[in-house]
Formats: sequence, C-alpha cells, structure tokens
Amino acid sequence: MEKLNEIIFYTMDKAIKTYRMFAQQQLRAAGYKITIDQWLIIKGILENPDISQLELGEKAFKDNASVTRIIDLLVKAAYLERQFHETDRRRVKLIVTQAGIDIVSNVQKVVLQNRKTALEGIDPTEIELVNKTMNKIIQNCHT
Amino acid sequence: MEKLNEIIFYTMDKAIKTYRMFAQQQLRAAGYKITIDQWLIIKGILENPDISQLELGEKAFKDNASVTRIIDLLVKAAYLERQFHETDRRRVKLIVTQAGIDIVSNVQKVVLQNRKTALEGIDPTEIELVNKTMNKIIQNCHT
DNA sequence: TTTATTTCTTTGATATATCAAAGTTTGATA
DNA sequence: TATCAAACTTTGATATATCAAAGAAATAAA
Repeated sequence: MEKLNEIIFYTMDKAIKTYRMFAQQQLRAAGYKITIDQWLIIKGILENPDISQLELGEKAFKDNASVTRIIDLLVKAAYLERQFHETDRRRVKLIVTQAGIDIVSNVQKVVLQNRKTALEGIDPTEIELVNKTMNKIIQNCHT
Repeated sequence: MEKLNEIIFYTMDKAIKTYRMFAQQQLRAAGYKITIDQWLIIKGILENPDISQLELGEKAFKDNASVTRIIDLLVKAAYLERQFHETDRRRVKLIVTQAGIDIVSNVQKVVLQNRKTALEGIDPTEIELVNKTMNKIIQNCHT
C-alpha cells in the first residue's frame, strides 16, 4: 500500500502531462497556434456569454491572475475583445470575435480525436471509476 | 461515453491541482519554504548521488530547462552545491548540503501525511486501477 | 586524427500558476 | 448618506513548463 500511495500521484501527474503534450503537439501539427488553455477559455465564454472571469477561472480551474493573462493574449491574437460590462462596472464584458468562433470549432475536432486516442482500450466503467476516485481525492484535500 | 471522455481529463487535472495546492499549503503551515518540486529534486539526488540532470528530469517528469532552474534556486537556498563532475565535464556534480539532507527528511513526514489524508477512504484495488488506467493513457499518448 | 554526431547543460522567449497586494465598484449596514 | 465589507479585476513577484537554440564535451565514424 505504501508504495502505491507514492505511485498514484506520480502516475496521475505523468498521465496529465503526457496527455497535454500530446494534445498540444497534435494542435501544432494541425497548424493551430493556440494553446489548450486558451481554447478552453474561449469555449467557456461561447457557452456562457455573460460569464465573469472569476467564474471562467472556476470552470477551467484556473487562478484569476492566470485568466487575466490568458485573456490578454487572446485579445492580442484578436480572438477576443474586452468591453465595459453594461450593469457591473467591476466586470469586463468578453466578446468572442469571428476568428475566435472559427478557431474554437476547428480545434474542437482535434481535441475530440485526441481524447479518443488517449482513451483507446479503456472501457467506460474504468473511466467512471477513475472519475469517482479523483473526486474522492478532491474532497479529501478540501478538508 | 462522450461526456465521460470530456470529464476524465478535467477531474484528473482538478485532482492533481487540488492535491498540489493542499500539499503546498501543508508545507507552508509547517513552516517550510520549499516547493514540492524542489523537494523531489533533492530527494532524487540523495537516492542516486551520481544522477545527471537529464535523469533527474526523467524521474521527476520535468524538462531539462526546468531542472536547471530548480537547481539554481536550490543552490541559492544552500540546499545544493554544484561541482565539476570527475569523469564527464559536460555534467554537473550535485552535492546535497547538510541543510538539504535535513529538509528532505523533515518534509518527508509532511508529504507522507498529505498522501494519507488525500487517499482516505480509497482502497488499494481502486488505487491500483487508477494506476493501470493512467499507464494506459500514457501509452496511448506515446503512439 | 579530423570530422560528424550525440550527449549534457544552459539560456532566451513565452505561457501558465500562485500568492499577495492594490484599485475600483457594488451592496449592505449603520 | 456615509461607511464598511465583499466582489471583480489587475499587477508584481516568483516558480515552473515548453520549445528552440547554443555551447561544450564525449563518442563514433571516416
């Protein structure tokens, strides 16, 4: 048991990193210069146009500061525009440009294929169980 | 299945991040200023004194550049010393100082407790299955 | 032995993560 | 209404991740 305890965080870390590198390479190979994280942020805005950066951060599990900086880059890349929020002047209204809409749907295809490749030969019950275990770990670390 | 596919990488990511934040907070609460990654690197050298930075990186699943920079900080903190390698002048001989030895063993206790807390109520078969699934993902992403 | 390739480390550039602090705005309360 | 606390975002400082390129040394090949 002791050894397993050591190993599980290691394999989780390695699996996530391996998947991220793989996914990023596939994106690059397909000619996209966007990162997975940037893509996630645009997608989050499209799915929920009036979302705040705070909520975006919670959804993508990112720090506020990180969200601000990712959005900086997305604005620079012309995938997003920042506007004043109509009703709450603390907030920023985030507008996805046409280029942003386009890249999200194009990248979507690559991401779906990546997931399929990464999960080949792993059956749904197995995935379900991993999800449950992950949620237990999350619970345990929040006490 | 489609939804699970989306979720598994999300929960994995969230679990790893939650655990890292929890572990780091515990370390800080115990009065240590070291990061988990820095601790891992010193530990790796202690366990294998003639290890190269390349091998350290593979072991801790880190980029060469990252290893160089983590070692920079550890030298600055006086946990490590850099010396010329006796037989291979491309390499760097890494010496763990007494302060380094001390902090590794002190932090070890906190880390073991962290793992225990994080895995409470999760039984060995479950952990075993997660490990297997993680390894499958790693395999799949290397093709 | 000279040349070419490989290995090991470092450095630069850029992206992300985390904490803490600051700035502005809102909403609640006295 | 004046004040205070909470909410939202930004910024600064520091640590890590990734890629690419460069430099030095070791090894293989010609």
